[in-house]
Amino acid sequence: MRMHNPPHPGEIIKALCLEPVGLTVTEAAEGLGVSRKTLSAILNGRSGISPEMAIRLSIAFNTSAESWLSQQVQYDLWHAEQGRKALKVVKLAA
Amino acid sequence: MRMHNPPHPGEIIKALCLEPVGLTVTEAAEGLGVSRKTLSAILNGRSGISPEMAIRLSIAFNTSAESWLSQQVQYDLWHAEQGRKALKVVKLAA
DNA sequence: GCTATCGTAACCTGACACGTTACAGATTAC
DNA sequence: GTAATCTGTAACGTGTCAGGTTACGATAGC
Repeated sequence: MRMHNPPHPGEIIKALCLEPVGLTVTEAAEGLGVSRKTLSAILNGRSGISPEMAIRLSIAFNTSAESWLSQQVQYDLWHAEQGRKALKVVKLAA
Repeated sequence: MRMHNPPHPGEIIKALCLEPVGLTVTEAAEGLGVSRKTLSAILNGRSGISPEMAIRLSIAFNTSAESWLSQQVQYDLWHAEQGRKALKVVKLAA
C-alpha cells in the first residue's frame, strides 16, 4: 500500500502530452475523437481513463494503452484502499 | 497487442483460489462479503473485478490486489482493442 | 468590441457493479 | 423416493460513471 496519493492520469496527460506540443484542450479533444467536455473531465480528474480512451491516447500520442490503464488502476486502487477497513472480509487462505 | 484472448480473472479465481481449497461459491461469497450472485457473475466472466473486489480478494486469499486488477486490465484492454479500427483518432505526436 | 479557449452545469443515454428474491437443474445424503 | 445443498441465472431494484449535446460565465488575445 503506497503512502502518497498518486496523481490522476489526467495530470500526466496535460503535462506530458498537451503542454509540450502546445495543444489546446479543444484541439486534443477533436484529435482524440471525443467531446471537449469528456477530455476536460479527464484532465481535471473528474473522470477516469476507460479502456477505449486509453487506446485513443495510445494512437494519438504514440504511447502504450496499457501504461495509461495501469496509472488509472494505481489511482483507483489507492482510493479504494482508503475504505479497506470498512470491508467485512474473512481470510479464506493462508 | 497480444494475439490470444486473455482469460477473464474469474477463471483464475476459480482455479487458483476456490478449487485447491475446496471452497464452494456460496462459502467464498460469504467470506468475501458479497452476494453469491455477484461472485458467480465474476467466476463466469459476466462481471469484471472492481477495485473493491480486488481488495476483498487480496484480504481473503492473501494475494495482491494489484495483480487482480492488472489481469482485469489485460482482459478489458484486449476486448477494447478489437474495436480499435472503429475509433476515429488523429495522430497528435510523433 | 469580437473571438477563441476553457471549465462546468444541466440534461440525456448506456453500461455495469451490487443487492434481494425466486426459480430450475444437478448432486449428494438419508 | 425425498430432502438438502450447491449452482447458474432471470427479474426486479439501486448507485455510479463514461460519454454525448447544449449553454453559460470567465478569461485571454486581437
